[in-house]
Amino acid sequence: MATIYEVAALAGVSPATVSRVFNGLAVSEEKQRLVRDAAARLAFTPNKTARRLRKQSSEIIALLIPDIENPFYTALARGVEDRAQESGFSVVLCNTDDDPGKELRYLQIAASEQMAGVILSPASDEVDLGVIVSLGRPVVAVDRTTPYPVDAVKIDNRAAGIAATKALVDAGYRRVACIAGPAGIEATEDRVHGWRQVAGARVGEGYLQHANFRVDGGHAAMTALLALDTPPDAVVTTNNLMAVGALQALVEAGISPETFGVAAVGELPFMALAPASVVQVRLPARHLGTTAATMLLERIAGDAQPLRTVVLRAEVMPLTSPRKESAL
Amino acid sequence: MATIYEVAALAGVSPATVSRVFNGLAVSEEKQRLVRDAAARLAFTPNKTARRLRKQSSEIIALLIPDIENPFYTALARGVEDRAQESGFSVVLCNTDDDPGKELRYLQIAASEQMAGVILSPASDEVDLGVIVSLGRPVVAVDRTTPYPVDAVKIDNRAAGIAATKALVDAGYRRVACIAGPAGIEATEDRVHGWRQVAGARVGEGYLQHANFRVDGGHAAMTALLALDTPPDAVVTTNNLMAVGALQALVEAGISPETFGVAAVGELPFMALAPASVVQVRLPARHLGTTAATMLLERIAGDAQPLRTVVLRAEVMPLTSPRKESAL
DNA sequence: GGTCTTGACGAAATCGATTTCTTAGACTTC
DNA sequence: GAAGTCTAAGAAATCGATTTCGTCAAGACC
Repeated sequence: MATIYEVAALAGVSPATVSRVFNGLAVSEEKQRLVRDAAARLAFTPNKTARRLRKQSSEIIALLIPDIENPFYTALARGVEDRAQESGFSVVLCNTDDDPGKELRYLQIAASEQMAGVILSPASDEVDLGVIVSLGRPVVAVDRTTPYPVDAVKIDNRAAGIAATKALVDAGYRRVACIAGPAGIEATEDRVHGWRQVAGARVGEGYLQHANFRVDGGHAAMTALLALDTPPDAVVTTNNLMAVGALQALVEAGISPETFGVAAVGELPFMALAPASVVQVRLPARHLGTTAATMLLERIAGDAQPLRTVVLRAEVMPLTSPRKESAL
Repeated sequence: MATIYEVAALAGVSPATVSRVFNGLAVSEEKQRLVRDAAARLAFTPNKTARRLRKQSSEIIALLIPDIENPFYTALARGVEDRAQESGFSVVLCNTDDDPGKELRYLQIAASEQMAGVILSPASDEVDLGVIVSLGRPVVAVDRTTPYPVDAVKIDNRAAGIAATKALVDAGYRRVACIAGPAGIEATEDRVHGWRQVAGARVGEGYLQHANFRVDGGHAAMTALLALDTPPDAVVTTNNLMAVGALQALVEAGISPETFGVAAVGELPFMALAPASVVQVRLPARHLGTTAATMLLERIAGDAQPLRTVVLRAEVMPLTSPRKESAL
């Protein structure tokens, strides 16, 4: 790796001039040419580390998500990446596993790496965003919120819960249960509220099951529901993967998803494979990502307007007509 | 952010001593205590950028994958991450979209960011690994290989292709077509060879379709196959997502996956949702990741043994018994 | 013609750690 | 007790860019 000094020596100018050329500052035509020629001959690339040390900031944004194997989050990541690329920023993806410890570690890395900003889906209310915020680096919460005063992009979760439940009730199901994520996460709580609001009167004992957000959690919860004295005849899951687990459990129990109502808040991954009878509330995952990235980039650019929370509306997918395009 | 100088001043020692304490070098008990107390009081975290500039290396490894929305690669990423974490390394995930341009950009970033090493699934044979290799940074190719002399972890792709095709032939299908990925990618070519070897005699005109690796590609290819004069009665796809697209096309054409044989090299994502009749060759994605990470970390640690290529064997999944665990 | 601007550009300081010298003292060893 | 190790720890150089501060020359203005 050639350095700015070698380029300067070859071009017969000072290192300062080389730097100026690469940063678009005023330099005469003549010297610009000399510098560019020398740089090309040496295959010079500016050392980002040195630049970062000096400038105290970089063109990297950190994206902290709970589960990289959940298509909802990869779609979100896609959105963030697309938007970041446009502005010449790179995205570092970090998988927190919903573990506050891991999350904190990544936040510290983001701080000590001088990253330009952070987009995260907080694992818990207790995340200490102080390490980042006190450095003056912008943070945007996405999908989930936090008590810290930061910008946020979220989904109208209660409406999504209502929509999912309503679709089942309208289809004639009577005893609608709910498989929710871990208690204490606002997004899932709100969806549960939506469910309760619609299914309220019909809710039996034990109809609300808490599970982790993954396939195995949905499976376990569904199994528990089926073992009840008066089992439900339909279920709403508050995320996509738990619906997969629930379907799995139904199939294993020999129950067809046609007779047992299933609704998911979130799209089943790779829909083509899902039973057509499953109700899905489509979440604008990619949009969530682009919106969050846009807000973050605005802050990075120095935008100082008051804190914003953008709420995106989810959309119920029609039951009958399978979509033509890709599954996400 | 407190610096090493402030800590030194507060502790009444020199900055060098503070550095030594944090790097586990010889320092008296007494001063160690002083330094740690001061550091704690100031909430000091060493500035990674400064350290990296000085040491000319970091504890970050770059992982370049073609498609972050493909569960095969996220599982692989998971493997890399798990292994890296154990050794205190962080992983930066980069999505190349199979675009050599993007790939090169990320490689340059890896170089100018002093990343410790790179694991990649090359988008094409023409990737210029020179930028990384010439810096003496280790590189491991994963899933796909490259003409550059680097360590590699791959799958026995021909065997996988053979296994998938054989399962269909054994099940009684006669006219087995193949939906392959883009020409020129070794992994998919090898799988095609496997298919040809088994299905050879029975291959009709146009039975080999090339597509992109995604759902829409599989869909288009399947549609083309069905439009042939003598359409096949079964198909092998050389990756997971194209199988999803193929199934989609079959459903749309009103053909049940029970009557039309489908085999995929790779696991269908979220299997619980897939028709039980689909043959799947399970690829050890996560293993691929941990193995690659292990090799890379060994090289980073200075291991200088000759280049290695590790070949992992895929495994045909039993048709009938659905797995109990999570889909990946 | 003399003072004032203005602009290009070099010298040197700076960012915050690591690391190489150096030095001073403690400890062996004969 | 003199000469020869060690060891802890400070001073200062170093990594490679950016940026402040000056300098110098060319052009503007009265």
